[in-house]
Amino acid sequence: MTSRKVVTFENIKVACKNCSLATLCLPMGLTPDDVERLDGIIKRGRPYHRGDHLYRGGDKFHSLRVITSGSVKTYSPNEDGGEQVLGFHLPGELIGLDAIQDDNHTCSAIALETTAVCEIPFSQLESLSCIMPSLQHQMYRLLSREIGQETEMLTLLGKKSAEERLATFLLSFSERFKQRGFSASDFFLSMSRHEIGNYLGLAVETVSRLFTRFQDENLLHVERKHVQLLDIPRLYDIVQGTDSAKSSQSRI
Amino acid sequence: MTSRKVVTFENIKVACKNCSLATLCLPMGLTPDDVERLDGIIKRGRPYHRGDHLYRGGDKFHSLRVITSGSVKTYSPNEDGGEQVLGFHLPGELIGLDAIQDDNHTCSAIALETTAVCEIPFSQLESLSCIMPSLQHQMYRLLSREIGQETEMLTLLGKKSAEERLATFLLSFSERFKQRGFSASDFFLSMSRHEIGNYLGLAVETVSRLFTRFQDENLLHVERKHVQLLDIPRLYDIVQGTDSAKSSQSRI
DNA sequence: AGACTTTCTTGATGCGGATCAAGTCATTTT
DNA sequence: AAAATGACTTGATCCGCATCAAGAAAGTCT
Repeated sequence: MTSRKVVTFENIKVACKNCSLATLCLPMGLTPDDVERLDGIIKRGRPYHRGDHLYRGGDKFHSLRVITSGSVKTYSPNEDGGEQVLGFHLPGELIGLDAIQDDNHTCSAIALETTAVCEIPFSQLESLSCIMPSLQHQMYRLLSREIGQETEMLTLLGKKSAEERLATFLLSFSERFKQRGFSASDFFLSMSRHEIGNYLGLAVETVSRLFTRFQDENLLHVERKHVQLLDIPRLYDIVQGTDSAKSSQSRI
Repeated sequence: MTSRKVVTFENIKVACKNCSLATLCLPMGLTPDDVERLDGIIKRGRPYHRGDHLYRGGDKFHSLRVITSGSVKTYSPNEDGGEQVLGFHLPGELIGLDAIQDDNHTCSAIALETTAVCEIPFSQLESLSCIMPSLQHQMYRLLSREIGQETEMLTLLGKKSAEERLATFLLSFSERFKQRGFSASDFFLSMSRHEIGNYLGLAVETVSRLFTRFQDENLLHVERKHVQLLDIPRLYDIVQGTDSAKSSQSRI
């Protein structure tokens, strides 16, 4: 009859081939055999709690990490005590790519809530990618994608108004939650207003005011960390800067 | 006697092993044999003139490019007609990394002056890096470095004042010219004030005023595109935001 | 539960840098 | 050489967002 092997919950979860995130993650596009081989080098540790560091700037780099549940903030401490928030990362996202450069982490990563990660020892990943061209290709694509995403942030910070920035931010989460099978219009943000502001190059107060304003304009409903997007198309209009949305408001 | 083979100027120039940029470029850290193999896939075309596009956003991606002389601006056209300048690239710098992602260029690259480049067909580079671990490693490092540099720009655009931005910009060129064997304190900028402003998230007028102010404060001498840095340490102070420089000015 | 702390919101004010408007200088055209 | 064009500078004004200040709400500690 069926195999005697006991398949515990852990056994199921702890393998790329059974992971619901596989289509977003490193194994994306690999053959089952290749996924198996990749799986062989991945380490899964105990979860982190809110406020725990996954790594800090200056730490020796040995592993890339993929978030499997929870969320993570990456930031780079700058000379004068402050910090620049570099990103908020959701399950399936790979972090630590900036550290390959010189074998040291240049920024820090901290759990925003209870968070589980897969660790991928980089030297092993590198060896593996030498004998698995599809993995190598995937790595190049992921690194390139990271560059493309940062490029978009450059435009955001260089050219967009506060309103456009927050709308972009919200829609980014909307899209990413949707990709992961969650609601695109109803979600919880795990970071503080302060962290949102820091990330977007805005003061906390501005972020708070914008949430209020967006709510007044029936673009969304917000209560602390709980956000419900009520008019996603108009949020996209705002992102574009083509403020037809605004005029339709003000012509009351 | 010496070989009968005639070594023309072109023959000398057109090979990584004879290229003075090799230590800044892809071959960095490779063995002579490996450099030779890499050299085998590199294509060198006729130079571009000021205003020529190396590629445009949307173009099919096939090659990475290294500037060998001259300079290049990369930018991403944004929806509403404007553009975001993403970078200015000097000899030895590799561009096009953002296009690996989905085989299409997401941004455009245009020559700021007469410019020569090496083209590296990416599919060949990929194959080669499968059999040359050191090349693969180098590629990972370069991609990671690109991410790190964009990260720094995020901090610049998110947190720094106009003054800090321009000082950072100038010192970046100073360092890069120095690396390339040119003066760190006396150089020509190949881009317009408008392009500098766009890159730094500032209006042209602000850039112009800052040049004037820096000159008044004896930080530099500027005449159109010709810049002479007169007080590099104080420019570094400005970058830090630790404005001891400023106080020493104002306490006259 | 009550005190304390932190986060968020809201209002008032101020400033840095954008925008608008001319004018100057350099380069190209004819 | 004069005229046209584009790049840069300089001044005046304005506005978006930061900063300052205070209160409200939520979370934490004892």
